[in-house]
Amino acid sequence: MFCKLHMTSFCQLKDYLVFDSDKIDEAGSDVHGKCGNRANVILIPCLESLEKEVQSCSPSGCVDEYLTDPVEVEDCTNSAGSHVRQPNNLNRLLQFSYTVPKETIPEVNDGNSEDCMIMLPDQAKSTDLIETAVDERDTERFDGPLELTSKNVNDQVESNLLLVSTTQHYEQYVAQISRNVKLQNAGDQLYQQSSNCQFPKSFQSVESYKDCLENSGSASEGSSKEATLQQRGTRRHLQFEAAMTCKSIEEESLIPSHVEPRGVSNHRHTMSSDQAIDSWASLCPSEFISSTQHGGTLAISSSIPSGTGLHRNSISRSLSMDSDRVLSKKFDGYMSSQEEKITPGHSNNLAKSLNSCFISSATGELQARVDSNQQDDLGVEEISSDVFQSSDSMKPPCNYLHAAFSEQQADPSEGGMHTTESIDRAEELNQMSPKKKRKRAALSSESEGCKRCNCRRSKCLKLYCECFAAGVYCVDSCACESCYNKPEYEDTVLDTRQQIESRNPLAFAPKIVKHATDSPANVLDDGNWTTPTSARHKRGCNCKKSKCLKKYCECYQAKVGCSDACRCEGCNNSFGKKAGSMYQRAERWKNPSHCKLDATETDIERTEAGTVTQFSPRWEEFADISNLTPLSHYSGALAPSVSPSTRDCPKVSKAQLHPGSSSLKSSSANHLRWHYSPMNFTPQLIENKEAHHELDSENAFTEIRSYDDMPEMLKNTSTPTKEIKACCSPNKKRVSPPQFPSQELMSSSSSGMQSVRKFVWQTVPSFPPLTPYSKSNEGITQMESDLKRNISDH
DNA sequence: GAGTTTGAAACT
DNA sequence: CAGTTTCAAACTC
Repeated sequence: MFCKLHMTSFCQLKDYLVFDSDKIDEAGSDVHGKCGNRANVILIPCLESLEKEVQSCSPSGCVDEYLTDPVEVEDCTNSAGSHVRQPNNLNRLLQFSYTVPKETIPEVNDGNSEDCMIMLPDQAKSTDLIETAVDERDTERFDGPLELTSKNVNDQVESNLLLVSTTQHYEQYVAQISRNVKLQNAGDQLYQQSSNCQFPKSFQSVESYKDCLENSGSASEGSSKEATLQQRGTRRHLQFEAAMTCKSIEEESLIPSHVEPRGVSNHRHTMSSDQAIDSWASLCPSEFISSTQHGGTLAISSSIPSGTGLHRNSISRSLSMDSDRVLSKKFDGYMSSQEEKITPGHSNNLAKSLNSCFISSATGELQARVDSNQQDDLGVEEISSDVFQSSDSMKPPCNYLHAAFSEQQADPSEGGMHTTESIDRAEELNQMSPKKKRKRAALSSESEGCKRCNCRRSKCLKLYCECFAAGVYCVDSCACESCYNKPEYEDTVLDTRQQIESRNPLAFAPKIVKHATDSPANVLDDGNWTTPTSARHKRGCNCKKSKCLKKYCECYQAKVGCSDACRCEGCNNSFGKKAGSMYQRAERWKNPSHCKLDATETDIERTEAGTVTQFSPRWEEFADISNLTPLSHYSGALAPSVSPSTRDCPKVSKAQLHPGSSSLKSSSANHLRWHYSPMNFTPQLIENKEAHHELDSENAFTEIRSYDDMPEMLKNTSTPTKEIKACCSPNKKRVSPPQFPSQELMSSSSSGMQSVRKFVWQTVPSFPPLTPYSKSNEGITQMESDLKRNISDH
C-alpha cells in the first residue's frame, strides 16, 4: 500500500518535475537541464527509503519485529575483504546518494543477475520507477560518470564525479564490492542494489567487476552455509537497521542501527560500520546538505542531524554498544557511551568509517585521501574544518572526528600514521591549564571550526554552551569548568537536554537551515538565473547594535543573510540584508523583472562574502536529497524520543498541515516528498518546514494569500490559528514548537484529506506564478482531484 | 590578558 | 509574553 502510494506520488512528482522544467523553458532560461535532472537526483534516495520501508519496516510495530532474534545477527562471521570495504563506504554513500545512471541497473543486472541483483517485486517497481522517472532528457545527461566528467564542470550534477575521482578508485571500488557481493549474497539486498546502481554502463570497470565476481566465487562457495547464515544475519541486520532507522527518525538521531553485541567478530563490526555508512547514506543528509564552492573545490557538506536526539559525538561510541543496552536506551536521546566496550580494532575501524563518512560528505578530494588509506587523523580534522568553513551549522560535528581521533589514539598499535604525535597532543591537552586551554580553545575553535567551549557557570548543560547546543560532548580541548557535558554524566546530560527540548523542541536543531528552492530565482541582467539564497538562520537574529556585521550576529556568524525572520535593527549584514516588507517581496513575485534589482542576497553572497556561496539548483537538489531520507517515512508511527510536548500533542498546526511554506512557490520536490504523506512528520521535517516559514520571506505573503485563495473545502477549519500565526509572524521572538500529528490523526480519514491537500499544495509549481492565481487554483484543484483519484484507487 | 560589549538563552 | 538577568562569545584595548 505504501509502495503504491509512493509510486503514485512519484509519478506525480515526475510530472511535476517535468512541468517544472517546462516552466523554466518557458521562462527562457537555460536551466532546463538542471531541473530536468532533478527527477533523477530526487527520486533515488527516495526509492531507497521506499525499498527499506517496503522490505523491512511497516509503519507499525516494526521495531518489535526487528528487535528479536539476536542470534541471527550473531551469525555473521568474519570474512575476507571486509576491511577493504570501508573505503567503499565513501563511494557507496556518495554515489548511491547522488547518482544513479539510468543504464546501470539493467547493465549490471543482465550481467550478474543471480549474483548481484535480487529484487523484490517492489524493488522492481522501484527500479521501473527510476527508469520511468528518468526521462529522455535526463538520460542525455546520465550516460555515466565518465561521460559526465567530460562535460561542463560547472554542471554540478556531473560533479558527482568528484566522488569517483579516479578510475583507479573506481576499479578498486568495484573489485571490493564484488567481493562483498559474494559474501553478502542475497541477504544484503540494499547493499547490492546500491552497488549495482553504481556501475555505469560506460565504465570499463564493469568488466573488472564481473571478473572479480568470478574470482571471488570460490571464496563464497566455500562458505555457503556461512553465507546463508550471514545472509540471514545480514538481512536481519538490515531489517534491524531499518527498524532502528524508524526509531532514529523519531529522534532525529543518527544512532547507527547495527548495534553490536559484545564480542563480535571484526567482520561483524566492519559490517556494522559499513552499514552504518549505508545508514548514513540515507540518514546523513537528513538535516540538509549544503553545497559550497571553496576556492573552486566543490564541497558538499552534509551536516549531521543534530535534532532532538543523539549527542552527535556519541555516535561512534554507539557502534560498539551492547545491543540490549541500545534497545533500552536508544530512544533516550543521547546514547550512552560504552567506551570500555570498544575494542581497539573496532574503534579504529569505526573511526575510519566515521571519518570516511564525514569526509565523503565533504568532497571527492577528501574521499580520495581516505580511500588510499592515507588518512591522517590530524589531517582529517584539518581538512574537514577547512572544508566546512562556510558556517557552523554546515560544519561537520567536529567532535565526531575528534572522537574518532581519540579512539585512534587509544590504540597506538593500530591505525593512525601519526599515533605518537597524537598521543603527545592528547597529553599536552590534558596537562594544559584551564587558562591555556581557554586560550587554545579560543584560537583553535576559530581556526579549526570545531565546537569548543569555555563555559564556566553553565556546566556545559545549557545552550549557552556551544558544545552542548551543538549536541556534542565537550572534548579535552574545551576550556570549560565543572563540565557535565561528558559521557560519564550522560544521564544528567540527557535529562537536561530533555528539559530543554520540552521547552523548545527545536533547541538542538541546527540554527542554519539550508533551504534549497523555496525562494524564487533571480534574473540577472544577462538573463541568467541566479539561485536563491540558500540558507537562513532558523529564527533570525535580534541584533541591535552590531548591525549584523559582527559575529555577535548569528546570521553573520553563520555567513548567511538576514531574513524577515530577523528582528535586527539597522541590518547591514554583508551576507544579505534583511529584506523589505513581505509586500515588497510579493511585488517582486508578481513582477520578476524586479528581481534583478533586488538580487541583493545572492549577489552579495557572491561578492562580499568572498567565497562563492551560490548554490546551483543542481546542488541544491542534494539538499533536497537530504530531506528525502527514509527518516521521513517512519516518523509518524514511532515517536519515542520526540519530546513529550511534541509527541503527545494531538494538534497539528495549520502551518504543518496545510501547504504552508511551499504553496505557490518553489520548494518543489523536497516539500512534496516530505509532506505528501501524513507519515512525513518528523522533527526535522517540521524544523525545515518551519524554517521555511520563518526564513522565506517571499513565501510568507504568498503563503497567506494562498491560503485565502484556497478552495473552501481544502481549508483546514479545525485547527487553531495560533500556530500558524506563530509560524508566520516575522516578528515573533521564539520558535513555536512544532506540533506533531498523533497517530490518530494519521489514521483518521480527515488526515487523509489533509494529506491530500498537502500534497496538492506542495505540487504547485516552484516558480513565481506566471499566471493569475485563479489559474493556479485551477491547477491545484485539478491536481487534487487527480491525487484523490489515485489514492482511492489504492 | 583583562575588561567591555553584545545578543542568545534563561528566567521571572 | 514582555522584561530582566545570566551567560559566554566576540571584541577592544
